Amino acid sequence: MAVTIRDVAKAAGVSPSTVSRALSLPDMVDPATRERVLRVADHLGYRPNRAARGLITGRTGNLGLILPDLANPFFPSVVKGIQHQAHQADYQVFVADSDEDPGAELGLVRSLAKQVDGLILCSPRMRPAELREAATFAAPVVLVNRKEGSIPAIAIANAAGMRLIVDHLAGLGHHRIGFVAGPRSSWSGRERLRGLRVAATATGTELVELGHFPPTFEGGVDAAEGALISGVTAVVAYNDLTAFGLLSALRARGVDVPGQLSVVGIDDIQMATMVHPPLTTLNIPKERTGRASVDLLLHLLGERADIPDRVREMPTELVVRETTGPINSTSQQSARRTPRR
Amino acid sequence: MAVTIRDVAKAAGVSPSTVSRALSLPDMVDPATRERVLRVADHLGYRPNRAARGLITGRTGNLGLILPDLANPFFPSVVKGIQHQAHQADYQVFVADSDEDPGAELGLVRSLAKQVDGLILCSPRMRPAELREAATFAAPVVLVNRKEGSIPAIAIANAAGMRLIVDHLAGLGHHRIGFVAGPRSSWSGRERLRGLRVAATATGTELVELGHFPPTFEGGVDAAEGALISGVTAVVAYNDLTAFGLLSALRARGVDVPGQLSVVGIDDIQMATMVHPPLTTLNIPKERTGRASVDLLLHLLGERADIPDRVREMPTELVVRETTGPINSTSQQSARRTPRR
DNA sequence: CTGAAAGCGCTAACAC
DNA sequence: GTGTTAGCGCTTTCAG
Repeated sequence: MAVTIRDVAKAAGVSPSTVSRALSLPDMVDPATRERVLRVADHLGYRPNRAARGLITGRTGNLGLILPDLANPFFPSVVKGIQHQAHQADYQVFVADSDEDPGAELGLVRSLAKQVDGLILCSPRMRPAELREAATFAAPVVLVNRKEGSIPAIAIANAAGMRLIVDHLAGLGHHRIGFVAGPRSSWSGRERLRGLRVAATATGTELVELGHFPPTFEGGVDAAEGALISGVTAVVAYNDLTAFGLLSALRARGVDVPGQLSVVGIDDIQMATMVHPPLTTLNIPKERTGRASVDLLLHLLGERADIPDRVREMPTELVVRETTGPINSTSQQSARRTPRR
Repeated sequence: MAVTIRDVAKAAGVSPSTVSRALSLPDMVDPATRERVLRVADHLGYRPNRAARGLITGRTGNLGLILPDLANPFFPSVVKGIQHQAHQADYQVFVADSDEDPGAELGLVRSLAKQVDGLILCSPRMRPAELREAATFAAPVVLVNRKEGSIPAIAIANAAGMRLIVDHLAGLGHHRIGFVAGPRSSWSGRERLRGLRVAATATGTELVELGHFPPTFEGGVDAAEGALISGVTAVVAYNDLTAFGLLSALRARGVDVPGQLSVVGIDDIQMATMVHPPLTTLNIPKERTGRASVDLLLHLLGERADIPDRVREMPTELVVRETTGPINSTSQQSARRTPRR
């Protein structure tokens, strides 16, 4: 069996409580004894049993994270930020992937809630009522990439971001801009649509809704046809993965980007710079968002003195690369690269 | 406070032990009582406290997963497989990312070991001695993508895979093949090098070692120059990400792929089909590998009757796409697509 | 088949 | 400052 606090106590010639104190409340014990206890503990290879501690303190030292799809590179980045900050504060994190199934999320919340001190719901797809129910399950909840009532959240400044995109496109001369929306269940998808609408009116451009598609490469592929027949000169994709799918389908049809059609993504995943042409996209500070969500959670748990806002918006930044260009430049542009079919 | 087993007992008019049994050992209790207890429990919204249970059973119901870098798309796929299988068996999983720091791994093992029933070390970078030490920390350990002594493992059939690659390339007429190795700390990197050497001798081709690079896009970019001056006609990259970097740098230099140089990756990450040209690569069944590792772990925990091998190799498959082609076809090929600079 | 009692490893009053 | 006691929520002998 593993070495317990009693073993340490015995070996150090003190009582279990003294060992406990030496470990958790260092200044409640005589420096000399503490020193000795710590040395003995270390020597015996003592590791506190967090479950036992949690049973009495009510703290598990664990955080839970639920997200829609780890295969979307956006999420691993957020996860890295979350883990970094969590480990920093000596928390471990449970990660659970709902596979884009809104129905699965509540179940995951339920099974995680009792084993964690707090829950981070990243881009949750569940309905508002469910979300509020989820926020009810004992452990404090922080939303990432979504807002709902007064539930603490780290959101993205979507409206401002959409404005950056539309301004960029309008500046390039585009008047009709298409939007490939993500899943209907996506809050940020709706937010982005809303932001795009506002920005379009503000800049006097027309926004064409190209429909809802899965937030994947395939979704983008499927959206290409509609984008083409809609007669827009630029299209904004729900996220970078979708933009890649769009780009791939456009290339297959011999459509020159950005000569005939400009494409902009959202997220700025690492791959955006790796593909050719590199993708113009709206950067979201993914790791920072992850870290911020942990900070907020720790604050809620009373581990942080500083008081972050309960709902905070992360800034975005437009990264102009090569998939956007001026309108009406078809002829020169398309001569540069001959389509493969 | 949350509803406990005693609340249920009281409400159902039985003792706590009966409730416990009704939940965990259904057939040790009268069907009628069990039924009633279960209904009451459900009605009260009772959720067992796993930490408390674990304290006595010694089982936490948790699994730990340590991997080098979530940002490499290879890993999220494995994680998905692991989670799927783990949730299936009602286990939750802690995920920890070491950020490619071999030194951090042992620490993660330590901090996770006591809170889990088993540990999956995915592509661990630590040294053999450390690995054996890690396998010593109470919780059973399963290695993924590595073999070490008799530690249970799910490895990849690297030798066979390398043979597939070399055969493909040799069949295309290539005689000098370069290998961009990953980090020195990577076991599979060394395995692959070994396999490549064997395959090269077997097919009468020459293997040129291009040096060690980080297993990232940037690593591939940095490796390009060396590949070019080495005079090889084909290069095998440590993984797909590295292959992408290579491809990107080659394009920037106006080198036609596969006209002047063939490139093959390893992993077959989702992005391999999304880039242009699509990457020829060695498929590794990532989700299956993840699932297999959980199966093995559960077996070790006595939850599985069937006896999987303690060390199992997952098969690979070569997926030929467009970055490999016959040698000496430079002239026709390069006319097809004009480099951008 | 069911209840009473003990105790998993730890911390938190409460004494001393 | 330190030891003693009780008990977190649960399972598991041991009786009945």
